[in-house]
Amino acid sequence: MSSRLNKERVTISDVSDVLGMAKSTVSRALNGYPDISENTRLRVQRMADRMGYRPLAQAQAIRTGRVRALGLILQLNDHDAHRPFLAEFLAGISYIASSEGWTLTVASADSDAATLKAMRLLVEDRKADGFILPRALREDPRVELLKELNAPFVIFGRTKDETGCAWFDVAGEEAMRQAVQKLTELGHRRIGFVNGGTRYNYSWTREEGFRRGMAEAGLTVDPHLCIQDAVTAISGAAAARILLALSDAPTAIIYAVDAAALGVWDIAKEADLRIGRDLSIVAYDGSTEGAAASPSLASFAVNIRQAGERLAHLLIRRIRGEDPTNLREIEFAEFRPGGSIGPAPNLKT
Amino acid sequence: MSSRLNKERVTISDVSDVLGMAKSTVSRALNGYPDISENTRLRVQRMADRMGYRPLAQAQAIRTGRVRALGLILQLNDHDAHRPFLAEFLAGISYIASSEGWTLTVASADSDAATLKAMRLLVEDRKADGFILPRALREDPRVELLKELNAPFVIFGRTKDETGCAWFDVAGEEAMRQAVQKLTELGHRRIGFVNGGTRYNYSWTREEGFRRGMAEAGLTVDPHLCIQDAVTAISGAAAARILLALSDAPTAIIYAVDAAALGVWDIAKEADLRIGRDLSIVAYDGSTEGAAASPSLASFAVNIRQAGERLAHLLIRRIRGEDPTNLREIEFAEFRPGGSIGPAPNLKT
DNA sequence: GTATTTACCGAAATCGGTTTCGGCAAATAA
DNA sequence: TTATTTGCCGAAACCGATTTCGGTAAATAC
Repeated sequence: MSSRLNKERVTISDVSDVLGMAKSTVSRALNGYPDISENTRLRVQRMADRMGYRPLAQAQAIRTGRVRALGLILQLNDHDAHRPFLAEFLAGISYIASSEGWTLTVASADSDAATLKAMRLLVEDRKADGFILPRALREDPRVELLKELNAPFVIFGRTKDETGCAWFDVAGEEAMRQAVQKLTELGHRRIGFVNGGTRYNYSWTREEGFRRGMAEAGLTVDPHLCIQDAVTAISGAAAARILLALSDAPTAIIYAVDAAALGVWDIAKEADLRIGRDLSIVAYDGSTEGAAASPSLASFAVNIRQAGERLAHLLIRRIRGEDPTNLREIEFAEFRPGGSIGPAPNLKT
Repeated sequence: MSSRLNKERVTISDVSDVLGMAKSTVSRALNGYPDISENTRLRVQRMADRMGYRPLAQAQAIRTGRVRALGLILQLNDHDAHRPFLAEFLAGISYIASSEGWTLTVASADSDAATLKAMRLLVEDRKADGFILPRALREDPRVELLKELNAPFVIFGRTKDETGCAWFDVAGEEAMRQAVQKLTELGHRRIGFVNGGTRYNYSWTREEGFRRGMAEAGLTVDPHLCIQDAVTAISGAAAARILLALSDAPTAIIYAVDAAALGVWDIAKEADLRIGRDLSIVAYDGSTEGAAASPSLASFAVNIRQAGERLAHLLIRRIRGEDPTNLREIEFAEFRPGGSIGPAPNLKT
């Protein structure tokens, strides 16, 4: 009867046979077609459950085009500040995916172009029904492509143009605003800001938050104290060196990225500065490296696992056809205190 | 003619129509059946290439049971020493996978049992044709399950019983042997060994290498200088504390795991020991944290990306039916010097 | 020259589902 | 009461492949 392939597995025909119905009826009952009476729908549903029937995704796919798989492309040429978080991110995504009966298809690429090609392939070969797009760029070519391919997606982060986009993001602007607030409450008035890569959208929102915070504190932003594109310890250190060489150097620096902020620790050693006393540092990410540094880096921690979970949820709903404008969520970063901040030096007589 | 689903995609019927043949002929020609003449095989092959025909994996799958997908389960309750390497590992796997027209299906689990369940699900739902098993345990329940399910797999690392197993591993035994050699050449005679978790097979091979190295140097292994199950900075520090409290403390310690070795840095600060002068440390993994420490940690670096690539290759061949005994490869770790080793203290008058 | 292989290929069944189409019975409209 | 709609379901086509089965033509055996 059933081939060697099909050991144990119960098929839709098994169900329809037991019920004495046509398998088309079973299919429509399970898929909620309106021309099935509530009565038989229940009967079918129960029997299917009882028999442990699970439709085979790829058998459905050759008709429906959908395999219940989420797609994720890892782009590795980017700065690797987030690599340590990858495990948690994947855990979040795949946890939700599997609890909904979906799977996660992962591919990797080493350039923007390769990412686009990989996505196109996964769509054409129906290995993924939609994509989670990590690290939103301010203007993101992935979004263009997926719109063109008519493939669902959810962005981790926001883009400049949000039309047609579903997303989940962490409010970096609010974190940076609070960072300024915390520092000004400690007496700091000259506050530097070292931003991340300008191609990423988060840099724009975090800078906006920094500016808002400064405005709320009645401070004006000195352009000399703002530096862009620091995402590694090297570039973060370089930025610190520039800021500290100024005639009226800042007493505190806010970094948009933990990894960059950690570059200051080397500089401090060189310049014989005590971090947290002579110079305060606040950053963003909540990395374990920051927590392990001494003094520990005060930072706004992001729950990456939760982000993965939310994104998976949103993408599944998007694939099921929900309107993207209803699929937007924002979460807040949690301040994690650290020894890297302290009162402004001039206050300590 | 073709449905809306099937925009652009060229199917086997398209090819057979153009050639004026039956699609069964095209199928057999492309799959190398013996009852197709070399002539028509070539004709079909060329036309298929010219038309850009790519068989739809899940359409094949409902007949063949295979979707050209590699499976990987991430188990997150384990010590996270390897998490930073995950990105590279995935990159290696998916690079080879996609260049062979395969994809990677990732799931996660938080316990051994959950891992087994996840694997079973992926096999039953045909979301993966085989698995890469990271972090080989000495006796690995995943191997039992997969043999029972008759599902192909490749192990990253070895297990106690290798029958029926394909694997790729890095020769930790050779690295540890060399570690001893390097230290004895620097005059060290009392050498401690702090091993990783005993459930992992690598701990056994690395200890074996340590013992071999000691034997080759004509030294006997003092059981008091061997400590097991240190895979984190905390437990690594605890081990160091024990060893350094001995009446004749070792002048050098070999760690089986970088992450554990880094625990020594804290201890050294406490005890006012200069690492690389008063106490030499060598470890294994080649982590970035080790390289970033000061002094930097001498370590045997593993090329994780390459490991991913090799494993993907091996698994694909395994799924295609090759004998597992022909699918075993070993690679060597590369020594990365660091300031954490130096001459034995008693030599420096 | 006929009978029997052999090589090669087409037709059709199959995999596990979805979706279209049509038909019957009951309910409503006329 | 008859005509028409509506609700519900079965039969069959279909999705894109693989695989089985059988048949024709050429090659070999007799």
